[in-house]
Amino acid sequence: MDKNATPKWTRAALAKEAGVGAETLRFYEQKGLLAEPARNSSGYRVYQAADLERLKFIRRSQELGFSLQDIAQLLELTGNIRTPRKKVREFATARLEVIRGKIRDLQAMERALGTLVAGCDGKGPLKGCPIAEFVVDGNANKKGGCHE
Amino acid sequence: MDKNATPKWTRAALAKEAGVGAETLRFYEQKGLLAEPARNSSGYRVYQAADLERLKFIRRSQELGFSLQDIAQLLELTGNIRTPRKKVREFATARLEVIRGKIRDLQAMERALGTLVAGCDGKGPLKGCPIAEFVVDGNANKKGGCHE
DNA sequence: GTTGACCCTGTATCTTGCTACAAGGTGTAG
DNA sequence: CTACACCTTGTAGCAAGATACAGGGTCAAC
Repeated sequence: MDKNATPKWTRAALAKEAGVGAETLRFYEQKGLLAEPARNSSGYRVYQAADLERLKFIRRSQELGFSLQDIAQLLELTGNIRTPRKKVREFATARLEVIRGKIRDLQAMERALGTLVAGCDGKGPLKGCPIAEFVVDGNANKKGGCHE
Repeated sequence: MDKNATPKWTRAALAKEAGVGAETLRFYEQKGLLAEPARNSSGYRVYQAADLERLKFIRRSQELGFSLQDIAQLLELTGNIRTPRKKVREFATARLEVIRGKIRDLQAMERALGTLVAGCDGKGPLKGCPIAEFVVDGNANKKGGCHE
């Protein structure tokens, strides 16, 4: 096995790999989301595997509705940085609550949309509209109302 | 029972109830996310229960990473409007895929953070850091590295 | 009948998260 | 040795989603 098999990327290469714009890398670096990468002799940034992982994490977290600030905090606490253990636990626990709430909401949405698809296919009057199902306090049940 | 028990709100009252700014209601109205409400004799907006539900739906959808445009589309298709059945099914089905992907990602995050909390509490070396776990292709496993 | 809290409209400004220059250096292919 | 595609920096601009302000009307309380 090659000892130095760690892949390296230039800015554009990493950007392409991660599915982001090249300028975005510099932007994330400025914001502290991406560590300042090593440089080659002429000052070019040299990225490696860990940066790609971080980028993927960032992108997917964003799609889940977390702000860059949220993500930075998460990354800072959970990264290799030695943060007070208590702080990590507190933050992680709080974050877990948020995440579980999001999962619940998404599952409600999933159920509702599933019903919508099934209901509209099966042509009976739609039982619950997504909004009615999603907003849990079910006083939104106007009867009937399937799509023509 | 009172026949006209339907609650009504002014702009500020509804905003407070839904946990948004009062100006936001006007903004959403402009964007077509909120229907134009009834007006009283002096032109004041009069909101009712359905608007509150819609607002809650909007806010929670946003927290799940959907854009206002996404949400508008969802609301339009699933609302009382008679949309071609085929379109509803298509959109809902596509949306279901997105939603299920989000659920999967959140569950991965949940697992990872759960491990973090448990691992950091139990003081053994942390098995998987959230990023390592979250970015599924598990080549991010630097050994050790729990927070002091 | 005036004070203060709300409402109206229209428009301007702010934050977040990019995205696009401009002005120049580097590196490899022909 | 000259294109050409990439890299560097700094800074400007853009879209989304609010949020604030200006200039005025409404209304309930005191």
